Amino acid sequence: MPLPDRPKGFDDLLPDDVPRYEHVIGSFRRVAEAAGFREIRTPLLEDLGLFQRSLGEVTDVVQKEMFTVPRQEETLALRPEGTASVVRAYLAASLHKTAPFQKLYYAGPMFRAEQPQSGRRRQFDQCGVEALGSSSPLLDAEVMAVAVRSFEAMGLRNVELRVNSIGDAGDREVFRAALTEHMRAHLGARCDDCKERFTRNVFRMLDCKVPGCQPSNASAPRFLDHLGATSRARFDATLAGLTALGVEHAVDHGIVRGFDYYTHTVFELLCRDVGARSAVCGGGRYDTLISDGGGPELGATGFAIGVIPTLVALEKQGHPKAQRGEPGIDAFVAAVTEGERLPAFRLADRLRGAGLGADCDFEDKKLKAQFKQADRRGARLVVILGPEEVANGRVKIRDLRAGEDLELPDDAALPAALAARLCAPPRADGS
RNA sequence: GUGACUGUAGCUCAGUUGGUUAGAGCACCGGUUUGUGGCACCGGGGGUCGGCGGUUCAAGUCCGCUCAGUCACCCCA
Repeated sequence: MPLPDRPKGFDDLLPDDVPRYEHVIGSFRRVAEAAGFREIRTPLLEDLGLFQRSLGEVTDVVQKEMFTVPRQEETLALRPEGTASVVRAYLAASLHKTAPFQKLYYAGPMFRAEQPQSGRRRQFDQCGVEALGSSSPLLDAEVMAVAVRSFEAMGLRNVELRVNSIGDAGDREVFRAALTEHMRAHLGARCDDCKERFTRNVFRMLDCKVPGCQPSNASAPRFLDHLGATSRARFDATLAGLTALGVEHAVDHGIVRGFDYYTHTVFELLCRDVGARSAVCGGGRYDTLISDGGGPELGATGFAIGVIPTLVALEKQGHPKAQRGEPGIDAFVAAVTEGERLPAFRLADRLRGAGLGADCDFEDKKLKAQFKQADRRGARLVVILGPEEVANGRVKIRDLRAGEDLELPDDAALPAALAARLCAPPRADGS
């Protein structure tokens, strides 16, 4: 009987796939830790209300993309993003009282019940940072720099940073009024989706890609022109921070984030070379989320990297680390006849004890097939145990790289001798 | 939720106006080498042609339905 299919949009990562993910997440992790961020791990399930309040009731993610889990009195939800949980954990641990300034990072799976397509799955990994407890504009610059440097560390080229400011709540209302007025006047010329967006979320009209909508976007009022003096000064200070760090950036009036919690700085990292959706990272400041959650008036800023879109981009650029690979072992212990199975089994274990990656045959393969297996597994050494070797207390070794054979006594020093040989260059003849 | 496209071996695909036992490359197993990998040559196993129904003397091929996948839109890291 066949087992059920895996759910739509959920992937199996086979051993050949895992190193690619490790490359992206590992690169990010090293950059974040170097900048003083420490890892936090929060539950994959949270109370549904956490996301409804943090992301905004009317967002698509909350309205139709949540995986919910009814459980007695409460309704839990698989997290669709990372920020809400980090803020909840920060408050739950009273960090705002004991050590209000925290630089945290996370990496892990998120879930959204979307229609899967290239670079978008229902379970997907995100890695990101959250710097909580400070409103410093320099922190926005630092967070953006960490994002940019993470992609540099991964080896992804053609990444561009686009920055904008959406001000505080007051600025946003002023701007919303101005934008609504402008768009109402041009509504007839807009696409059907934009007519929908006009009532749902006017700001979204700004990043519509339909050609016919471009003229009325170009003439539209700009967020930056409607910022109050302090908001404007904040933004300038952030840009100055980026310049000080030598981080290239472009102001983009069309950057509008999807969640309600954003304030002031918002940004995206785009990678040309990627198709439909080119964003590999997005983030911004969220100065009211901590106080909305019952905490003090403390600012915060952060970003999240989409691991899958990043992998898609790396693959398109032909990055070697984006290819599939097999890690492999150091040594393979081959048994010539059935009688050496158990000795080979034991020897492999002894080699492991000396820190070598070692394995032996479990499929009753013939010697030739065991060699083939050793080669495929990336083993440099094949240790051969046959009736003669076992009788004499010796082993034969074949160095697959160097292509030479030797024989050694099977004593306590054997594992160390093999380990030493692994360190030597493949060509052992010249010395 | 909307639209387009694609389902043939483990993988990538071919299959001519419907016409005998459905093919190739890679991978796998074996042999050439009765205790030595990679390369080469030879051989072998492996397919309900996504599923159901219809047209026909005859369907992988044509028609309908269905399922699955992919890509794009909406939305969004």
